[in-house]
Amino acid sequence: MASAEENLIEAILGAIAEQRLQPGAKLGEQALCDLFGYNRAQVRRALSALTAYHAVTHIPNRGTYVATPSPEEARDVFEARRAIEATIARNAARNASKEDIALLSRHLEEEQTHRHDDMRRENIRLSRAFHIKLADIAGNRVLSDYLSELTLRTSLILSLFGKKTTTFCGVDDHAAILDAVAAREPERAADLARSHLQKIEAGLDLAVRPSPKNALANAFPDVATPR
Amino acid sequence: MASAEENLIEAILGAIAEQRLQPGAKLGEQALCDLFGYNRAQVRRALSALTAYHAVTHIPNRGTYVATPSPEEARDVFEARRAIEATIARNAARNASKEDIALLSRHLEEEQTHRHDDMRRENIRLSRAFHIKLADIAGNRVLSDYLSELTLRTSLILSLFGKKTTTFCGVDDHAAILDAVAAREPERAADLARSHLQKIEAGLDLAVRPSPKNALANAFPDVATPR
DNA sequence: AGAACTATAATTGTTAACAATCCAAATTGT
DNA sequence: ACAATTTGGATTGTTAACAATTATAGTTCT
Repeated sequence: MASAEENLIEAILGAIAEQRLQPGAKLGEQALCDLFGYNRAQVRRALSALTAYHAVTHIPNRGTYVATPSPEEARDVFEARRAIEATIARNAARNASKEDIALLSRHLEEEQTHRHDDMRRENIRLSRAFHIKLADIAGNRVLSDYLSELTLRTSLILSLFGKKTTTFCGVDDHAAILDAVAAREPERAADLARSHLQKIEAGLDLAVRPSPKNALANAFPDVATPR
Repeated sequence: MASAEENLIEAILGAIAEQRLQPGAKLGEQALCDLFGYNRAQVRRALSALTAYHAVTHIPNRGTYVATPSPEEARDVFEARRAIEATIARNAARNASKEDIALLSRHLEEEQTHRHDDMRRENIRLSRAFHIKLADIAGNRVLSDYLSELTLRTSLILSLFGKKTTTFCGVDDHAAILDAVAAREPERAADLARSHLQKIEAGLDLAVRPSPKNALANAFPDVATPR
């Protein structure tokens, strides 16, 4: 029931979030039309929306590419996340219903199940989902919209600057935050959220590296390509 | 040198920020074409970008209208601003150069000059500019982009829910923040920013009221309408 | 008079052809 | 061989006509 734009946006955002699309990958208009079976106007609008979302970069007469955050942008994104997620964690600890906490608990169990997989994609998806669910519980739409954008940019940042040795989002950190939320301790939850993000940022290697590209088709192996 | 889209976006954002365009005002495509002398595709793209910016609301097959924030959205916006501007004020106090502080001082003098004017527009513009300049000094692009959007939404909120009796952004509050920044006291600056915003929010009357509309042409009395 | 219906006008949405720009390979000259 | 240039193809950008939807006003009927 979703419109063409929404489908496209979701598909591309998902591919970026799970790092099937890497920074710098070209998103050609015709290529997307062929892949998804939409016309160029629809593709164009979707790309325009994704540009506003800072997920892709549009270069006039050149095309649009998956965004390639700079080290400075990485720093700014993490600082913004600390400011926003501290408030989110605080409010979540205040507002969470028993059902909310139960939901988070179950989510965490799933995270722990996959903890030793090197199923990179699934891990990334679950980790991001934890942050977003917490934002939903906090109940501030403005903040959760911003966080959604920032977690996506974080995916790109990790893909560029994440050291391969370190595990990204510690499951234990998430467990500690949930504990503070369940105990209704807003300030502790906020502090834990901040330090969680600080730990992730500390695990980055901001020395510049070449931006790898990725074929578009590989990122969407399962798309129904009508006609 | 700016493109058509950018001109349109700036013009409409400015009109909303200065409350020449009120919440609920219809932004007809043909009307904007006639006013600014751009073609419909350009107008359409600009409106699409403004939608992503939460400045306008697009209703399929109906048109786009200046956004009309709900009371809940107003609360969320102010909470988000507190989270973001506390960090901004803190960083501004850390990073500000002497030139930055001098610039802010001169800006504040100008605000004080207009303090007793009921030149609503100029007051609003200057007040918003103070917050944005502070964000620039803080040096986090992500946060200043978000703040730019949030101050615009605040303009709409004040236009809908602001009591006519109270003065909106206290010049004294701005002076106090500048003082803390100049004294290099990050935590005090952050606290002052938070309480400043709390004061403004406390001055709102969130009881619902009819959303007044405004003629489009009135909002752009000075547009050159080529041909 | 008021409600329901109909026809017309106005507005938004879509499409496809055309124009402009950029890229890459082939060609030419030193 | 290497550098500069040209040319053909591919990609993005623009335009205008057409289709679909919604709003308006007028008409009819109870």
